[in-house]
Amino acid sequence: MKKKSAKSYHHGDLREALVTAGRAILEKDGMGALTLRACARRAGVSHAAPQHHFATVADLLADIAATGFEDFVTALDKGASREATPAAKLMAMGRSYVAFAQTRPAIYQLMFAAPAPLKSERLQKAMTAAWNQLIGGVTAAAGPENVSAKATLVWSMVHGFAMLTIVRRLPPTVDETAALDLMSEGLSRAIEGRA
Amino acid sequence: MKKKSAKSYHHGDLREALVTAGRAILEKDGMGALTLRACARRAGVSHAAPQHHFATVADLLADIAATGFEDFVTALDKGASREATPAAKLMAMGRSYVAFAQTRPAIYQLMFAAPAPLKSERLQKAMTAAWNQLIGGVTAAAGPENVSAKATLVWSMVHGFAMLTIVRRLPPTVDETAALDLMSEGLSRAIEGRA
DNA sequence: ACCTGAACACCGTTCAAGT
DNA sequence: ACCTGAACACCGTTCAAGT
Repeated sequence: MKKKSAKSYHHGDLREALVTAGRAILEKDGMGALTLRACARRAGVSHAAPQHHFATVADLLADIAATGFEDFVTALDKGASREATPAAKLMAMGRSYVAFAQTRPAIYQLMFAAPAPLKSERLQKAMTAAWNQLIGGVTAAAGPENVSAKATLVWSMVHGFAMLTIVRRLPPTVDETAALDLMSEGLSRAIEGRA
Repeated sequence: MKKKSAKSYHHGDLREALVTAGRAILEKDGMGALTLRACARRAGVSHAAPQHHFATVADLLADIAATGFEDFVTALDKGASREATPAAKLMAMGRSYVAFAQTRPAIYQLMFAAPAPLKSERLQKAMTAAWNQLIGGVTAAAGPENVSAKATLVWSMVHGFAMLTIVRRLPPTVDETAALDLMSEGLSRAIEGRA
């Protein structure tokens, strides 16, 4: 587990270890199992130790969410890079987005769960990176006019679909694949110039 | 507080009283304050009393969420009824949807928070009612072909936008009003026959 | 049938004390 | 500077006992 200073009283890099522990817990047992004490246990320290690195649980969760956004940007980049045209790239980003959320629902929910301002620097930075990536895709596909509103619309569609499927708030009768196909075209159509 | 049998050992209608208490707590202090024990306190019973009416907290939360969906359907109906054409009705539903979520963010989040199957009958019924209302609006505006995929797309847009604004996951620079306007037209455009 | 009170195993946070 | 252990006020759930 611990690479260096295994038997030392001090951990060395507890802050990062707690984030890593949190990610593992999330992947393995979901949001319900993600507690401060569980992270401390997994990192091999007392439950009071995290206090020196994160003032409150929310701060730890914010940094875990930040790593989610970091992975997220990577996944979307990878998806877009496989396509040639701007419209195809945007559609691929949308599909990668939904795939990420459906493959790793726990961390995705954490990323969008907290209603608090979440002043974590790492989170703010990662969220900005994700937004800029989206802005880039939308600009390439639909031009620079009114980008932020268009990007908001695109994000809304894709986030809403991902969330509704994850939390199972759609009737079991809906064909999710068909809906995803419709959304993929709707993505470009919604932000194109008027017909 | 208690209308009948105020001094009786038995409550009379504790089940409904707990739901009412939960709604009040949610409205007043948000999701973080909504606990089983808080509901019991507000209803004037011991924290063990709810067990006889709800097997687990999740069941109580499900019924509280159900009342949210019930209010929700009413609000959307009211919004749609003010407009004449099917397209205008659909747009009005969308705006009422977002207004509901932004006015009562706590209960809205509860309605879409839980990832569990939530086998509450009341919740299932209320969710079905909401879905049917949406199906009706979409059918009137865009015809009966492929309705469930179209309805899914509409719900995704509107839910995604509501959620992103509530949890503040959009950069502060975006003009939410402009984005909402773009979405309102995008709503019909996304489900219209191809251009 | 419905409710209480005590108990159990959790949780986040605080703080003196250790290294 | 960083960590521990005990303490505090919470939480959901269980269960014998009361009415």
